[in-house]
Amino acid sequence: MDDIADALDEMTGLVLRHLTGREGLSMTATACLSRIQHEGPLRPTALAAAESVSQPSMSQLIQRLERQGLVTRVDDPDDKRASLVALTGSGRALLADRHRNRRHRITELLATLPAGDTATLRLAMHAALPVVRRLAETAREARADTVREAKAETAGA
Amino acid sequence: MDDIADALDEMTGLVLRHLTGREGLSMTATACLSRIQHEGPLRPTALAAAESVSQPSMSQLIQRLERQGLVTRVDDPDDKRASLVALTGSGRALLADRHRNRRHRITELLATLPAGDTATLRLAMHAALPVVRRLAETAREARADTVREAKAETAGA
DNA sequence: CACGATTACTTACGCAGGCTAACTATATAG
DNA sequence: CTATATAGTTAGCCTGCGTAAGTAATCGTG
Repeated sequence: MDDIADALDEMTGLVLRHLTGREGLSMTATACLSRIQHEGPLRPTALAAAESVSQPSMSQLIQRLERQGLVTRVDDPDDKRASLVALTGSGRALLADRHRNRRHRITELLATLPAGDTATLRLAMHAALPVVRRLAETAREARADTVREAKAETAGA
Repeated sequence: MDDIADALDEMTGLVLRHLTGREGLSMTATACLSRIQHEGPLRPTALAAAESVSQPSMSQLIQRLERQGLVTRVDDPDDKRASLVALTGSGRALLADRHRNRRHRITELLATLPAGDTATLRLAMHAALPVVRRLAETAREARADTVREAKAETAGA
């Protein structure tokens, strides 16, 4: 299975470093924004867990996004400790924009390839993506378990 | 081609955020170290260009790596302005170590999948990787050209 | 119902890693 | 021999991540 691990590793590095400009948004920021777009307003804690970053990091990220006018916070009516992070209009617009640019960039690059390569890549990605999705979900759960165990130990000690 | 762009995008995010622990080395650091391992001692400028990072950023990265004892610098005998960055023994060791751990991690995760999925993923990755390599190379060259043009303009103005 | 524990989140601080602008030192062209 | 170009570094700024320690609200239990 080493070959798969290596291939995933290398491909991720290549795509990240050479194929995707981040256009002012970190990956975590983008992931949060699109998660909110898909799932509706979410709590900071939920976002932190979903993106596997610490709660304070998420807190800061939200503050930056707020400063940029991309999200707003709404008090959770059910729990005065909590808040919900929602997209603003410009947030939604930026997301759409970014998506368009990103596609454009990769589409341009793909146009430089022979048609066969494009077809190959399409097939390969369609096959690989669902599998990787499952892998990532498994990994996320495992990680959450680890954190839970660590907490339990700390509490016990 | 949008579907391909989206798939690359999503997969990269998933792998990066959930599948790969970075074990103390940033992606750029890892890329540099393994590049040096493959190609031998290199100049800071060459590394910066290869990894699409500014020269000062690379300079700092090299300093950090030096502090950690992973690389050493050798004066270039042909050009007293320049230096060559070489791997130390611990650098080589760390690289090997990291490689092993990374493989282990993904291998463990792959073991949770049905065998069919693993086979699918292997085929897909073997098909996709060379194409992505070519894409990345094209993108890197295009970027280098852009930089060159910008410089020429600045010089002309 | 009151008070300790838990939960949701923020603040404070430190480090990595990226950038640009401005510097030094060497090399090379005219 | 001077002017310019090139290789690197330094300085200063920002994001983005982490941990430790705080505040405020909620829950659970005697």
